[in-house]
Amino acid sequence: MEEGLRALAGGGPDAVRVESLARALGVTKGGFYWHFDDRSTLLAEMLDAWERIAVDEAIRQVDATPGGGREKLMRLFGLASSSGQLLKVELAVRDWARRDKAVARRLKRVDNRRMDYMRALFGDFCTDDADIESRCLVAMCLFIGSNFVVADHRGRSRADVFAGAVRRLVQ
Amino acid sequence: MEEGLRALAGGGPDAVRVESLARALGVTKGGFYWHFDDRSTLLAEMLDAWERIAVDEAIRQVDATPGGGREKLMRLFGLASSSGQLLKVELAVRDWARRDKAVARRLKRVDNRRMDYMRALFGDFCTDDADIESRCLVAMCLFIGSNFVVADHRGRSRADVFAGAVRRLVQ
DNA sequence: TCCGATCCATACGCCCCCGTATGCGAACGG
DNA sequence: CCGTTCGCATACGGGGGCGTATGGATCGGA
Repeated sequence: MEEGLRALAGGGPDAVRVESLARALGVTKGGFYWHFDDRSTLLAEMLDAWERIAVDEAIRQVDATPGGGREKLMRLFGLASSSGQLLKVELAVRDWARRDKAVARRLKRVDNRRMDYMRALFGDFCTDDADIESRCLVAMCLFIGSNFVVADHRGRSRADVFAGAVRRLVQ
Repeated sequence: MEEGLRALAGGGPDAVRVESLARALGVTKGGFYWHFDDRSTLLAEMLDAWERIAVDEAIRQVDATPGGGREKLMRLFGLASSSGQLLKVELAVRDWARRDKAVARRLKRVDNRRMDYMRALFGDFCTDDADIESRCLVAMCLFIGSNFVVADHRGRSRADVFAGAVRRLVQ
C-alpha cells in the first residue's frame, strides 16, 4: 500500500504497476497476488487509506490547535503545504478523478467534507453565505492550483506571494 | 496531431498511443511512422501547437476587445472557461509537467507569459506590486484549480460561486 | 510510358504488463 | 515428527505497445 501510494504520487495511477511494485519491495508478483485480488483492488484500498489520512487526520490536527476561524484557517493552510508526499498523492488523485467516475465520487466526498469544515471556519468572521462560499472555493483553488502553476514571481518567492493571497482571503 | 490532442485531453499523455491513434484515424502504424519519427516527436509537436493556441491566440482575442484592465480580465476569465477541449488539454499538460522536466520548462514559459499579461491588466487598477502578484496567483489558481475541485456548493451553482470569487479578485 | 515521390499496409521482434496455476520452503500447532 | 497454513517464487499464456523493414498503390511529371 505504501509503495503503491509512492508510485501514485510519483507517476499517477498508470505508474502503479503490479510487477514494478513487487520489484521495489524485493518480491515477485506471486507475493502481490497473495495479498490483493488484483490491481484494481489495490487501487481501491489505496484510495480508502488516503481518504482517512487526508481528511479525518487533517481536521483532527487543526481542531487540536487553539484559536478562532482565522487562526485555524492559517493552520490549515500551513498543514496543507507541509506534507509533500500526501500533497502529491492528492494532486494525482485529482487528475485521476477527471477520468474515472468512481474516483470522482470519492473525491467529491472528500471535497464536501473539507468544504463543510472550511465554511464553519470562515463563518467565524464572515456573515454573507455567498461570500463564505466564494472564499471557500478560492481557498480550495489556491491549495490545489498553486501546485499546478509554475510561473515565476519577479524575484518574490512563491511562499511570499501565496501568503499574500491567503492574507487577502482571510481579511 | 488533432487526434493526439484529443487523446491527451481525455486520458493524459499515457493515453497518446501510436496504435490507438492510428486506429482512430482508420490507418495503421505504418502511416503514423511516415509522418512522425517516433511517439516522443508527436508529443513534442503537440505541445508546440498547444502553446501557440493557448497563449498567442488567447492574448490576441482578449486584446481585441475594448475596455480597461478590469474588463479585459473578465473577458479573459470568460474565454478561459469557454473552450472545453483546450481546457482539458491544459489540465493534462499541467499534471504531465509535474513528472516531466521538459514539459515543466515549456509550461513555465506559458505561465510566465500569461502572468506578464495579467500583471499589466491588474496594474490598471492596482498600485502595490506585491498585491498585483498575489492577485495574479489567485487568478491562475482559480482558473486551474476550479477544474480540480469537485465540491458541491449548497444549492449554488459553481458558475455563481466562481463569479463571486472573480468579483472579489478584481475589486 | 516510365520513374520517383508520397502515403500508407503488413509483418516481425521485442518488451512490459496482467492474471493464473502450481511449486516450495519455513513456521507452527498438535 | 508431521500435516497444514502462510508467504511467497516460478512459469506460462495472452494482450498491448514500440519501432523497423519491407512491400505495394497511387499519382504527377518528364
